[in-house]
This record gives sequence, structure tokens and C-alpha cells, in this order.
Amino acid sequence: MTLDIGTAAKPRTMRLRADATRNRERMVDAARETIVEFGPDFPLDEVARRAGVGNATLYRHFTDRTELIRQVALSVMARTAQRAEDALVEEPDAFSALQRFVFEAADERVGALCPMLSSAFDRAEPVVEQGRRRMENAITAIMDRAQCSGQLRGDIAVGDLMVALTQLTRPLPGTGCVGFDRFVRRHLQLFLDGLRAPARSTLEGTAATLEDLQGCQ
Amino acid sequence: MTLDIGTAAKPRTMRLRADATRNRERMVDAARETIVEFGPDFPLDEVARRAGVGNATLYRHFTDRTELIRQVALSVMARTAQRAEDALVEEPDAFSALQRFVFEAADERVGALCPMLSSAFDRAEPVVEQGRRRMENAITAIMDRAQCSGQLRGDIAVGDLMVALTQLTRPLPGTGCVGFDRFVRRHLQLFLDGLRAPARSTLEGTAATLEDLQGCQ
DNA sequence: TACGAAACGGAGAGCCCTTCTCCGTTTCGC
DNA sequence: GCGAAACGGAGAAGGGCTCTCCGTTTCGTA
Repeated sequence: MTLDIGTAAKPRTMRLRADATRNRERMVDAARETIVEFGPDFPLDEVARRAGVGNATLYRHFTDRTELIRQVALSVMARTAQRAEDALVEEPDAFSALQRFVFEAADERVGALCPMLSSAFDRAEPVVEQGRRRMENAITAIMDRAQCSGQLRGDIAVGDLMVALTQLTRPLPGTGCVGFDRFVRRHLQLFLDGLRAPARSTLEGTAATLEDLQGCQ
Repeated sequence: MTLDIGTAAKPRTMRLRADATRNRERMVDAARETIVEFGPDFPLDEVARRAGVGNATLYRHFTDRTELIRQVALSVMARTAQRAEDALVEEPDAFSALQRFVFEAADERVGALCPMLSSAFDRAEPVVEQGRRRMENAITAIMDRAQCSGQLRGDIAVGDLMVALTQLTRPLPGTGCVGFDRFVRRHLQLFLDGLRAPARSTLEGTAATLEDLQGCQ
């Protein structure tokens, strides 16, 4: 509904105050990190704490947790799609584009999108659907190019990449493991090596798309 | 694992009743599954529910959550070590042994060991230390053989394998994603393909051992 | 600089979930 | 068939999360 945020009903047409805008951005960022770490049931107070604002400010900007998740999802999808589009255009080598995208997506914390698989989240909403489609198209384009050039194995799809990416970059819950990030990039690289053509094995099951993931709710 | 469970202090020397033994095993199994799904902060009542026993029974067998985690850790480490030892002996091919171990470890839910990284858990305890060492030795043996035979890349260590394994097999929190397991084996296989020699990339950082992981608390 | 409106933050009430215990009932082993 | 061991449901106690109230601070403008 943020097509025009408050929509017709509310006088949100007026510009937010400078500090309000700044805080709003901080809160979405903080929410992204918190979701990645805690999963869909993240505590809202933790988001406020990380954003450096009072919890009341959080509730003032987002009516409820669903609305906050929605904003995070839109933000992450848009930024990730942009990264993918940039990588596709700017990288001369097809597999390099894929690699670049994977590492950048990790930085963007695509894992924050996992609440989208929750039943509480309305994926069918036009704006969300549109964001997902843009992201999926961009990633598919990267993968297609790499597959056509014979550098990426052909038996995988977007869902395989995104789920593994989410899983490998997810922090261990409860443990504030500081040195952990140092290993994540290694594991992503190892996974990427496994994606290269020629395939070194035969995969069981079928390639996963993003729809497949949503379908299993 | 039940070497001397209750230790000397308690009259646990007497044999448990048949149903008690059965329930105890069920509870440890249920705890393993629950920890994998919820992380270190798993609800104890959920364990009881999954084990098909009343919550009181759980508290009767394990004084507190720490004790339960300890038993799970010992159980998982022992079973995983056994799997590794078996694979090493029974598989003629070095990389096949590694592959077999990875899939079996996933089935054993090694992800349940992640509470061991929590500060609340005493890793220094002799029995735990011993279990960890046995497991680490067994896995190292498998990896060493595969590296010596030129099938496994040389720039990785036990920690790399176990963390990635844990991450890739961890269920998405909150979402009871039924069809999810179907993809896990695919991702493990892709990761394994990335582990093969010759290495298709240069990894940054240094190979991770299990100590490295514990060190980062 | 001064003023009004917008935005903020801390504290606290209400609620739910988790932990843990009590005690009557059931099951096991002999 | 009996005694002891084990069980399970219910419920009190505690803690954390959600959300709101209201006094204070900050921003934007004249």
C-alpha cells in the first residue's frame, strides 16, 4: 500500500521530518539484521534497540509487525534485484557475474526474506509480487547467461541458489559468534565451485524455483 | 554416552525400569530434533510433546536444560563419530566415504550440536571433550584420506565441513516447510562437488578447525 | 531567536509462553 | 497381587514481548 504510502485515507502526503526519515531507514535496516538472526519471530524491541530508537518510535512508523516485515521484504528485494541487474551488465564474464551477485546478496542479507515463506505473510499482494518478480527475473538472467556460456551446471534453478545462499549466510541463533562471518565467504565460494559446469555429480530431485519454495509453505 | 550418567553422587547405579529407559531415549531423540529446529532456546515442553511424554517426566530425567543438552550432544557426537568410522572402513573410495558421511551426518542432525557454541555450555568437561575429540578424529581421518588420494581439495578443514553441513541442513525457523528436505540433499551434493579436487577457486581466510569455532564463542 | 508542531523515548500495564512442581493415577517387576 | 517406580495433567510462578501513555526533545520556519 505504499504505492503512495498512507494511501488516500491518511494525510501522509506531507513530507516526513528529516529525523523521521533517517530513523525510518535505520529501523528497516535494523529489522533486516534482526530477522536474519532471529527468524520470523524476531522481537520488535530488539529492532528498536539496534536502530537506536525507542520502541514507541517503531510502533509509530509501522502499525504492526506485518507491516514492518513487508517494508523489509520490499527493501531487500529491490536492493538485491538492483545488485543482480548491475552485476549482469557490468561483469564481462558470465560466472563472475554470478559470483559477484552471490557475495553481494549475502551482504544484503537476503536471508531476511525468509518470513515471506511464513503463512502470516501475504505474498500475493501486488507490490510484493512485483518486487519478487523483478528479483527473480534478474537472478534468472544471470544464471541463464552462465548456463548458456557453459560455465554453470544446468540442473539447478533460482530456488536452489537462493535457499542455499540463505542457509549458508544465516548466523547461528543465540550465539553472537563474531568470527563467524570470516567463514561464510569460504562456504559460499565452495558452494559456487560446486555450481560450476561440468557438473561433478547427478542431483536427485528437481531444480527448485521460488514458487516451489512458496508452495511448500 | 551413558558411561556413568548420574555420576557417583546419585544412586543411579540401579537399573532403570524398562519404560523409563525407553522414554529417556525418546526424549533425547525428541530434544535433538527440537534443538535443530528451534536452536539453543528450544522450549522444553515441545521436547516432551514430541517424545510423547508428560513434561514432568522430562524434568524427572534431566535436572535442567543444560543436562538435557549435554546428553543430546554426547549422543549426537557418539553416533556421528560411529558413522564416520564406519564410512572410513567400509567405503573403498575415499571421496565416497566423505559423501556417505555427509549425508548420514545430516540424518543424525549434527546441527543439534550448535548449542555447544553457546556460552552456557561447558565444553571443557572431560566426557564432552572426549566425545568431541573422537568425532573430530574420525572426520579428520576421512578428510585426510580423501585429500591424500587427491580427490578432496586441500584448503579446507573439519570446521569448514561441519559448519556448512550444519547450516545447509538447518530448517527455516517458524516455517514448517514440509517439502524443504527434498532440497537439502541437493544442496549438500552441490557443496560436496565444490569440495572436490582440483579446487576451482582460491579460498580466502584460513581453514577452520572445530577449535576455531569454539574460540569465537 | 522563538514558537508550534512533529517526533521521540522511557516506563509500565497486559498478555502469552515457558518453566517447574504437586499429587493422584498407572505401569512395571517380582 | 503387591509395593515401588514412573507417569501425566494441571496450575502457580516467572520472564519476555507487545503495545500505549505522556512528558520531553528536536525540527522547521518566521
